[in-house]
Amino acid sequence: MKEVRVRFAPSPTGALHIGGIRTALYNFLLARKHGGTMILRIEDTDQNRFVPGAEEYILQSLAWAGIKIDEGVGVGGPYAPYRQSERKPIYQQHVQKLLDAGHAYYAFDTEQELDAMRERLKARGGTSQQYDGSSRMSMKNSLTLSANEVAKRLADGSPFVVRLKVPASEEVHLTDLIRGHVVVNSSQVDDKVLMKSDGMPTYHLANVVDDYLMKISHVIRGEEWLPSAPLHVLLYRFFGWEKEMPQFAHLPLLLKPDGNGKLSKRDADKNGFPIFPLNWTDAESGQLSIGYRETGYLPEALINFLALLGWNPGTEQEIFSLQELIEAFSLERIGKAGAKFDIHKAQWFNQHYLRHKPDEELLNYLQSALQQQGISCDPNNAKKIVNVMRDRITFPNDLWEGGKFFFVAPTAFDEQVVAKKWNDDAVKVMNAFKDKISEVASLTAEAAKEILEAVTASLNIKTGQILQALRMSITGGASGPDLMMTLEILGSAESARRISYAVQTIKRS
RNA sequence: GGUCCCAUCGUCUAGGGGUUAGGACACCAGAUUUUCAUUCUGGUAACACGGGUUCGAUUCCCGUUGGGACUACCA
Repeated sequence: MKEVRVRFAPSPTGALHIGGIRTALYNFLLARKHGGTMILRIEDTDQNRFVPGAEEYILQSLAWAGIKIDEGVGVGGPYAPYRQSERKPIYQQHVQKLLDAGHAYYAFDTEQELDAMRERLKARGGTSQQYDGSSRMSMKNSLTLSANEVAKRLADGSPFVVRLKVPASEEVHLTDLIRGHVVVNSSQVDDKVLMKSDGMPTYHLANVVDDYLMKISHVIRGEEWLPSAPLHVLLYRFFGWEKEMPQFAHLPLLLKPDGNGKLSKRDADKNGFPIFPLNWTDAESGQLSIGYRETGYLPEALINFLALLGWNPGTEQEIFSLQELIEAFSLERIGKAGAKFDIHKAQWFNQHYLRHKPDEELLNYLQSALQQQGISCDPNNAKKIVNVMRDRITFPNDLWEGGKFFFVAPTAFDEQVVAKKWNDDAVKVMNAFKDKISEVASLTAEAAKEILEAVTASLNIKTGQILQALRMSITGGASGPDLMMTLEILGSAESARRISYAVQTIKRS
């Protein structure tokens, strides 16, 4: 195989979509697998849709995800510039070649004239309303206008675009690494605009020219590009680059979790999960979208999840480090069908990776959450809390959310438990237990258990009957980490205080 | 509408002419933890349909249906 050079080529029109991260990941994986080069190219040829900060956002998102860029925007390289807006002369030069060879032509039609054409063709009942071989001769372009007229228009600065002159009817073949052989008749391809009236190239031109000049070996992109791939093949042919044409791999789409269709921000919002890797504030609406990072997803979890959405190793392995992904990855094992996005699986991966973090990291998560709350915590206790909480968390912040009661005494109590378990027996045990533990200076989980058993035995009450009530009086809730350990962490004085409060406050049913 | 792409449990998927159609998530149940969660064990659950080809198709071919993408001077 020739040197692998792949590119991720987003346009800076807003935050990077989660699907973009997956596309970038697959590119990156292929590059690393073959010791190739991962290139970041910014496709900012649409000046109207340019969003300030979007490029920086893309860079930060990729960095957070662990997708390293070898060459391109942000790092430079031998084929700079990598921002298409800075490559204007290159496209102009290339489009001129097409013009000279008769593969492209100038078109002067106004927007209104284009609309009129579509209406006209629609009225005629044709199957297509395209600017193509069947309609181009009735339009205002360098094919229909006299040479003088064309020269005059160009000279006086009339707006124009350059269109590709697509052959009337010939089969365009391409081999997609994922989909196999695809054939489209050129009659189905329209005379796409190559150069816009503002002098900027369209995606089609820029992408082909750049991929060629940057010696891209594989074009890995979303399936939404498949319909225009024949057009790109035609461009390679007309430029005389067909031999150097990159291989194509059109990835299956990420689909919405319910129903069908491309995954969109709307779906994500509706289902309450992030669509962007990092927080993003929309400049126009001022609306903040919470990112994966800020929600508490670990990059390794997100990457593992995304990698398996459309690709699989053919083994039963599910957990992959980035290094393992690189080793196992191959384009051949990418599926053809779209993959529905299931956030549950992402959560499962996150839970998995979080639980396997070393103590210190979890400790850091807890400490920084506490700091935000202005709460200080004995390091020894913090360690115990982390240990007791580690199997119950999906996101780092669950350490704080789920363990809040360690730091803040409950003021309200779970109503169901009150209704079901808070009875005379329970109160009897609470009172006795509270008195007994108050006598102990430093309460251990074992001691707490012994005391509780002794108390219930003496009162002739089953421990299991009042455990829920005890938990509730200590934490306010119906569930939580090991209760005896909770008592140890809280200490005898605080535990006794909470039980007293509960006994005084809760109305007996 | 036209062009192209796609089709195995609810979801992600493995598999492949003869299999008890495998795994994971989710879900449910049991065990254990005198609670909840964890953990463990088990369970429910799929080859869209119709024609071929074949001794035999879920697998190969064709069609139907369903879904999706594209159809801009956006990428």
